[in-house]
Amino acid sequence: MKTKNVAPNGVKTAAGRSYAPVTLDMVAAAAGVSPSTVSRILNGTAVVSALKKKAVDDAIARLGFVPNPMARGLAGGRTLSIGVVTQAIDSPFYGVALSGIEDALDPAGYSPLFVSGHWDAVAEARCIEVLRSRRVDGIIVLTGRLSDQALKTCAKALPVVVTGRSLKAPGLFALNFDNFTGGLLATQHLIKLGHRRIAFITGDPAHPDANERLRGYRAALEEAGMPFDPALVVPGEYHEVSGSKAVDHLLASGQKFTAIFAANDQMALGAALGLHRHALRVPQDVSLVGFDDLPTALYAVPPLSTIRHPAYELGRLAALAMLQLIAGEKPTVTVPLPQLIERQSSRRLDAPST
Amino acid sequence: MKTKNVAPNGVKTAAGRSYAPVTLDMVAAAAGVSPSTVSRILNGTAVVSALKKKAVDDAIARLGFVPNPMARGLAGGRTLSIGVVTQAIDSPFYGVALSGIEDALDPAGYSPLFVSGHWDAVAEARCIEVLRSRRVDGIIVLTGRLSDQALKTCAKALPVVVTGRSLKAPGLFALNFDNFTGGLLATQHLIKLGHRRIAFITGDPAHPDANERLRGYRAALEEAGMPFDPALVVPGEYHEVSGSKAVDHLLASGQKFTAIFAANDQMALGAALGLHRHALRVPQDVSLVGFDDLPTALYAVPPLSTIRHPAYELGRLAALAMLQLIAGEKPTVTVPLPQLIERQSSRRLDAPST
DNA sequence: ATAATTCTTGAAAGCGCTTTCAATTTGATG
DNA sequence: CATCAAATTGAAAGCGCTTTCAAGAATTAT
Repeated sequence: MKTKNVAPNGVKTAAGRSYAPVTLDMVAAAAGVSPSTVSRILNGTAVVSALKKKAVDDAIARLGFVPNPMARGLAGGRTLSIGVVTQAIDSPFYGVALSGIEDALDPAGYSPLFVSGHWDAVAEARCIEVLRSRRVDGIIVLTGRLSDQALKTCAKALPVVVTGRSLKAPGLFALNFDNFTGGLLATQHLIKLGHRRIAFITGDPAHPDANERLRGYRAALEEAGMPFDPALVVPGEYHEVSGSKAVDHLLASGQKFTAIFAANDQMALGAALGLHRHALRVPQDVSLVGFDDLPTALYAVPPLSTIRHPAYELGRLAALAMLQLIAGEKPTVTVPLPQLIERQSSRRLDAPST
Repeated sequence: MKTKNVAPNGVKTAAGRSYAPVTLDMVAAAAGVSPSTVSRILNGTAVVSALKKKAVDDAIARLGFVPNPMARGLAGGRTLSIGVVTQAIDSPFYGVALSGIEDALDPAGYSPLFVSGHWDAVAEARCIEVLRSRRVDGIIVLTGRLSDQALKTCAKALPVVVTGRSLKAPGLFALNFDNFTGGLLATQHLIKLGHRRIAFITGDPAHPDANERLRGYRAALEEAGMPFDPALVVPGEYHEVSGSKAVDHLLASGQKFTAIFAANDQMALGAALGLHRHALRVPQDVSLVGFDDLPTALYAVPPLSTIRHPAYELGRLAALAMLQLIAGEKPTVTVPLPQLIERQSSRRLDAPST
């Protein structure tokens, strides 16, 4: 027999061990009401007399009852879980965002369900399938590769919050960071410091944000009446190695430059190492500015000047927006603005160098 | 009405939108067999005639059927999800471990469910409750604060894999890294390079691994016939700031030292910055060795010598062990050994310095 | 050929919860 | 004090799946 294995409603585990969860029915019996009433109190679905409410609340506390999310989900109610499609759970940038999501969801009683898309649209689509089959109440997509159309379709079935793009659709909320202004600020900063030959290490061109940052870089140059030199723009892929390689490439090409702006901190850090290998000092020989303000940027040697891209906050806001979406409200969150963080990797250019 | 909302068995979402999941019953109908038979094929619970099996497999493929984990869980079957109790999802070390877990679980069809304990035993206990209520098939605990006893009790109900401690109990598997040898290797390395005054920045003493690393440090000194000087041991808390502060403290105390061994990379990186602030160069003035070999250690300036503590691999192994535990087998995984990674932050001491 | 056994298969009972639907109670009204 | 509407509550039907239980089909033994 399956039930009444050891305790009433005992659950048999793979290894035959068991424990006895307390069910809603048990609470109902203990409180002397019907299961429906308990459910109503739990969900606030209907008005219940104060007397019974108290009896039920007491019984719940006494028995230590915790509703079973599985059963809830099955019965068509909420599962209190939110699917989160991320690209790499171990990314220094996204990791922090996940943390923000978790912290925002927790007080509301929701649990995040993280799945990694590994920067692959097909894998991402599969992730969404998994999340759906697990009956998540909503899906947060962190800057995926999925097409806007796919997201819109998905939003028809359940609330979707997406970061890193601007998009409008019913049941969908997009949270976009102003990458253009970020790129602008970083470049303006270097220009203000007297730099005239500023190299730019791009991010993956498949990312809209990477292109926006480049656009910001160009806008700043233009604004200052400086020419845009394509030879100073080298491709990167948002990770350390590519930053390092970009520096090699730049140096090999014989281009003169006094500063580098990297489209993210990881590449900036890689670039710092690349410069170090070529016996170039930061900031004495080359000024360096990153983008994101990763926790590690603060502990780089020297600490990295960068654009603050508040991942934690963004994650938190995405989660909050999701909660509002679920509640049937229109999300009211506003995205924080990019902000220049001046540290020691960039300095005023007083004498020509390199 | 709730069902027959738009499509047969349509599911109503919060916003009233809907989609029609294909159910096991639909598959059964399409294949012309009973639901029980479909279930049996799905789970391999019993032998089914090849003919029907084919019919069912076809129907599943044709309809694109995906079993509902909720219903499975409720019905007492497996949920194909593994709870993972981590401390901070955004930690550079644990993040990578989570990635390893995810990658090992995925091919087996399992999904991880991450919850953060925030280094708090009470929060951890709550995490385990949440995981259980979600009917996970097993729990992986990454170096928690929970008591051994609590884990043993938990293991009575469902399979548990824990890292960072040695523990034996039915239904439980402990995966412990040899931190002692790691500490030993790092210190031996510095001694071999001619260093005689080696400072040690400890980890949080509440971590058994932190103490083991200290023990390794002491053992190496003893082995080399060098005295242990408590004044060279400064407390840290496993994060960057504490590494930085430790250097300040060390320098302020006036102690002479030519090398620092930090109990983890984050503190080593913090220490590097601290040294930089005091105009001390790594490795010319002070050699530096870390522990963990974080991805960033490779991109530090200069790249950090460290002990390889393969987080990804450890996560993968923990997940593999869990899969074996669930299959009723005895886990056979063996933990990789600590390994010295020599990079540029440590150098031979040829002339006395500092 | 018939009886005894083993396999395969389907019917049906849950798992713990939500949610109609209808019954019962209460209150308001004439 | 009778009558009807509104409010509170309970019974019962699922949600999609697993798992007995027992019946029917196929196999083997007598």
